[in-house]
Amino acid sequence: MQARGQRWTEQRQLIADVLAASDGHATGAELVERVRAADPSATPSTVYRTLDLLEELGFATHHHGLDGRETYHLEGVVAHGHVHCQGCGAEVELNADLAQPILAAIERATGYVADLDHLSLQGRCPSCRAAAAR
Amino acid sequence: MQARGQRWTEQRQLIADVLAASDGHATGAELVERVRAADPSATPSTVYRTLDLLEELGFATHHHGLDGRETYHLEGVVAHGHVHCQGCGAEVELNADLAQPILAAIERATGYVADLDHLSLQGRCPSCRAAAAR
DNA sequence: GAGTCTATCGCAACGCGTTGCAATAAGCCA
DNA sequence: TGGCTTATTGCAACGCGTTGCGATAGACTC
Repeated sequence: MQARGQRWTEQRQLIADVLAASDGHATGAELVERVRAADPSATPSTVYRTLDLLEELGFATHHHGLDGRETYHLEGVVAHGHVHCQGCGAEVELNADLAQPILAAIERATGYVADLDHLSLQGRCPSCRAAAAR
Repeated sequence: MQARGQRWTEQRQLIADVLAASDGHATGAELVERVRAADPSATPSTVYRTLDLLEELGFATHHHGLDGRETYHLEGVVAHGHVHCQGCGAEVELNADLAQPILAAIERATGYVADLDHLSLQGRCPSCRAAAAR
């Protein structure tokens, strides 16, 4: 990181800690709030800039949820996507195994190799479909 | 529409016209700008509320692009999805035929029936992949 | 340790989109 | 047409996220 001329500061450490502590997912606003709880002098711009940096370095990713708001999560062991239910708001995660046939279908149809981290789908879960059918 | 106790006004007509005229896609901000060009008294809140209404009535849809910004389009003859390239920003559309195997793969993997209108994927197009390979 | 360079920070302002509330006006009925 | 109800509008303020800029402070050299 210093090789890139970048500096590791307390604030960045704090932001990375907060992200690590918010196991799973957190919106940008939530992260800002938690960081400010730990260090009131931190500002939103710093938090977002640090999140961008963490993403650039490959330690985190973000995607946009149903409402377009940002959701960040640590780049864990496995990349994964999400499927949101438009009916009940449920969300299931897609690990690489589950997603593989989907990615393959996308490549066959379009030639694009989709990014699993940014795979964010919307649809209806089985129980909402069943409810709608009644 | 009146059966639902809703009223058809000049502003709504104008907003629908603008959406129809912006063939293809338009962001919320673009639509606001065009509507205001035609009728300076229109306000963003009215435009967004009308777009929501048009969507609710099934005349329009919106999805969130790469950056989370809203993109609206008229509900045309065919529902369709989008695939964005993270490298060059290119965007290809997915018609129902192309998307069918993708939707099928999603249902097999998750049980969810994905909504083609909200299918918005990100990845790398063939030429960017070729460029990256060099 | 002192000096220099520049990455990072805080601040302020902006852009997009949303929401609450009072004023307006569309549609309905007599 | 005149009066009533209430959907719609405009305004103002807010929330999330981004950007520009001057000030701060980290890292490196001597």
